[in-house]
Amino acid sequence: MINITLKNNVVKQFNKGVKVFEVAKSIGPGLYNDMCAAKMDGKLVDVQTELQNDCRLEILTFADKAGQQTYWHTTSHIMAQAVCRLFKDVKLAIGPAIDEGFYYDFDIGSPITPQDLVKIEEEMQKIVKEDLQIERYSLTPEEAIRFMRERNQPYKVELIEDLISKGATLTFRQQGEFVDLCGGTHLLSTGRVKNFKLLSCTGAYWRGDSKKPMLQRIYGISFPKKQMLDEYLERIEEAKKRDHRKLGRELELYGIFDEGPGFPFFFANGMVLRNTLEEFWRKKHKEAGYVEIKTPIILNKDLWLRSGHWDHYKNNMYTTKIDEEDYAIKPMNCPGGMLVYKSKMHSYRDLPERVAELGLVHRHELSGVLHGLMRVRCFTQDDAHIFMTENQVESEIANVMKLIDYFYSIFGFKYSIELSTRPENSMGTDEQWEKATEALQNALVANNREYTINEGDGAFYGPKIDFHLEDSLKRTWQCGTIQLDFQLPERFDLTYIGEDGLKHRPIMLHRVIFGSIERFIGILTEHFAGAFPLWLSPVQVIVLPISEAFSQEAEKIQLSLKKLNIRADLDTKIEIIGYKIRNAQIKKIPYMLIVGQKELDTNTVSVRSRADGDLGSMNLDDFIALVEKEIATKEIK
RNA sequence: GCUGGAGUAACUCAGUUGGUAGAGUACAUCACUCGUAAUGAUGAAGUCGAGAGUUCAAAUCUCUUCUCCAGCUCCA
Repeated sequence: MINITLKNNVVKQFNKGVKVFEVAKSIGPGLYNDMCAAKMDGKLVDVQTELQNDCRLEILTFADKAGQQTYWHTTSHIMAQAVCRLFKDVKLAIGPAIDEGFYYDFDIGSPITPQDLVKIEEEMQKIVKEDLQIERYSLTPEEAIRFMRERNQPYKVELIEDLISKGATLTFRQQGEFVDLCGGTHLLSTGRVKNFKLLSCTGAYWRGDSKKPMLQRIYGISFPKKQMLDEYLERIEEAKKRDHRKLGRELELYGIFDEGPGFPFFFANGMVLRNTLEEFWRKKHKEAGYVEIKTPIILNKDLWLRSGHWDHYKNNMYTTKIDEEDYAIKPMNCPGGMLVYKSKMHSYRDLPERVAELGLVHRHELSGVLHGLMRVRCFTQDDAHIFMTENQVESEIANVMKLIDYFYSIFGFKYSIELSTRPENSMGTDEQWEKATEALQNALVANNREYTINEGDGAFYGPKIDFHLEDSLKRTWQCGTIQLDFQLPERFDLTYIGEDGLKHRPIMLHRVIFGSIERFIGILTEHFAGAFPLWLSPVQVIVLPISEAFSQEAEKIQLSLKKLNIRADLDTKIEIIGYKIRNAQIKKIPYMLIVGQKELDTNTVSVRSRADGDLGSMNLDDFIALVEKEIATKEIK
């Protein structure tokens, strides 16, 4: 007999070898029906696991993250089984659960079409109905390789060879006629997957390597309750309404035309956003001890050779010839910044020097990656280079992190941090990279920041701390970044005169906060679903006369608001008030002022808020005070 | 760049087996002069992404190309 400690420290006795699902069954039908996986002494196991010793056991359901992942992963196996039944000679790759749902990669010769998805779903329905037990067994390395070779599964053979080299056990799963190599956790049987939906079919490279063959990937999602699936699908639909590409057109923020793929045009409303953001940015940077410069967009080849961009970044650069000489359009602002630094002598007394530049850069991004304002070919970085002594590094990094915190908190953003380390094609010595990476890591630890490490994703000149923001569909985009650079000061022979009267090499930090104004506006748009806080709203107030008779009075009100720098519009269209309100509401204008006989008589305006509806009437000065306060506090409503 | 899907009026979309185009919104004109999310009527608007081919005839079939969408790879 063994003692199993359950939740709430209840101890129950079972025969040795009892399976997890049998324990769950003994506790009650509710838990048994809902179980997805389990934790045995804190370690994730699946519900088939035989318990051999005393242990602490926690049954996980779909409500637990790990249970959810098990549920989705099992669904991916069911999908793979269906695909194998429907197509000939399917070569299986991998089929993991992801943050939301799952995918499976196949090599099926021919492409999978959306119509195929329907057929696959039907076949999956059958497999669920068959309620096949999911059995687990292990094979020796030789058996495993032979097994997959016989079945003509080269990708599985490759995976097995990898597992063997790592000394891992080779676990297989069988459900009916379908067998897959898989070490993850699984549900008890295929019948436990209740509601699923295949979402899309795309291509994906084997092992994420663009030099390797492209496989067909199917994404899907599943839930134990139909309502959950419906809610999920509805949420996706809702999220699409927040898409900045859709809102960007509806709110007349920006446009991108066939005449310039990846090169956005900013319309009047978008320019208000830009200018407001930049104005705010300038104010805060001035306060934080930055100065601002501007460097040219086109500079000659010598500069880019010297900076290393010509050798490491040329594929992404637009080049041109001027008077038979090679020039490049800047993809980054730093080399220009180097020249500014070098243009005079610097004393240790001047350091740290914080030099900012709203710099317009151009990069030739691959056509397939362009995405509204999020990924473009020309964008403005809110760049700054900080030149400092070695012992200023940590406090400067901390300052930048604080500034990023401040900016993001103004917009109510949540973000995740990544530390990106040395990439393959990079400059400098191992020692320099270690030193720089350590400095960034120390700053993160000293400031109690949670972060993940993104191996090999640094810039070619140095490691970086990246700040990622989410869009409406929870795709994350890198915005802020802090990059330590030991290369450029070296290459440009930057110096400052120390206390000792001798030349020393400054350390340089690149950093951006918005990342790019364009991407940031995209993120902002999705974050607020186009209903920007008052201080950012392209139009802050619209005056709506009830009828033509009040147009003049309305115009007077508009003018008095404009005089106070409140962005006020006027709708003198000859339409019923409901129509004008509807239009203003669709344009997401924060305040509407309704002007008619009643207001004229009482010398007031009727105020309607985008968010809260009719606020009743008040006199104009009170309304102005309300608006000015909301603008000043940058309130998010 | 790769894989798949899609391009029809400013926007959202119909358009049967090939017979050269429609709806709603928006826009314009007129009437109504209106009280918190859509008043009515009329009108203008399209080389059917571009180029080539097949055909008596192409939005529709074939090829090439451009752009967009999803994902991969890459990135602020």
